[in-house]
Amino acid sequence: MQKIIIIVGPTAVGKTELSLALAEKLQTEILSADSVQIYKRLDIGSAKPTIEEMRGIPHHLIDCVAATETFSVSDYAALAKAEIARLHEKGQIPIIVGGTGLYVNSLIYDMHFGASCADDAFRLQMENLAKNHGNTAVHDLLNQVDPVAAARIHPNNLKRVIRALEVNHITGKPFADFASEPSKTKDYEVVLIGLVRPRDRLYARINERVMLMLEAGLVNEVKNLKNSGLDDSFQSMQGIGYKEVLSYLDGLTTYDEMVEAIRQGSRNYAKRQMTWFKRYSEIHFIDLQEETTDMAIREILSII
RNA sequence: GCCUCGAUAGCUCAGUCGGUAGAGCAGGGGACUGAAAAUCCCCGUGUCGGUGGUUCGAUUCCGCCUCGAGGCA
Repeated sequence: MQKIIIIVGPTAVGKTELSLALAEKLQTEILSADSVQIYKRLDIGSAKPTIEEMRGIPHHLIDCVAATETFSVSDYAALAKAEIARLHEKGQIPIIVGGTGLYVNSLIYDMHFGASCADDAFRLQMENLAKNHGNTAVHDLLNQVDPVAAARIHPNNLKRVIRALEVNHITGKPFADFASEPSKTKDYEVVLIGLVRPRDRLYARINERVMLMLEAGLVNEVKNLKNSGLDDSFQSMQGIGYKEVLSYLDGLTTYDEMVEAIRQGSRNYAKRQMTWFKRYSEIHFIDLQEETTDMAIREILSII
């Protein structure tokens, strides 16, 4: 069975640097697993590696869709699997790097997305129901058609409740069928690496990186996106760093408030990511505070 | 110098007609199957500024002190 290496870790932990060094060592290519880097023109705020930083190593699953478009895990899984197959054919080990846990799940588990696509009209209808009759009204609806899913999803988690109803609405099957016990993929062998740092060091790095993004011209990047017609209703503009600059540009917050909000959002996000990655039983954690890049590379090479 | 108002959780503040106190944010933990950088759930003991007094009992009432904000000179 052929291998894939997946490198995960919270935002600003140092995934990019390590993955580049590893790709050079293994003479292979990098696939991103990041729900914001997938967008074109979202460069600085998504911490996308620049052409110079890539050092000639081919990167994929970056700049795949326009900032105006929607994108989903299912789209990601299809694109990523094609790239993995392509590299395996060439006899190379793909390195997948990213912080979007759900995207990583779509590669290490067999997840069937099937025919249950999105239905915007239905979502809107359900959102209105919630607005007028409360979240429990929507949850009650789910409980009627799919009590298993209803028991698993908190009534206040409106997005999830609606999604479960949507699946039922489109496919006629309960959501629980799709969400049954995930089984690990048999398509390839997954080597999962989790990068960590002490919490306080990570938070300091996040604060630093937000400053660097602003110096690199984050506000201008968002201004250009805004001028081309994007606002906070677009999926791409929900990314951390984008929504905050947008509300600054709209005069809703001061510059200092914006900076603090980006830092805050990034810290909260990092914590959620760590919670997600802790769940992987097969993950090998590497503490970058204690190990140099070379040591970390050597450790990874000894695992694969 | 005088007067007024404030001082309560890491921060912003609420509250206790006297029976030792609770929200938001931060922080911590968790969930996660076509929006996932999204969305959601759980977790609140802190000399209630200091010090005397009244009281069975004071963070709460009174005096003084310290610090802060404003006003009058």
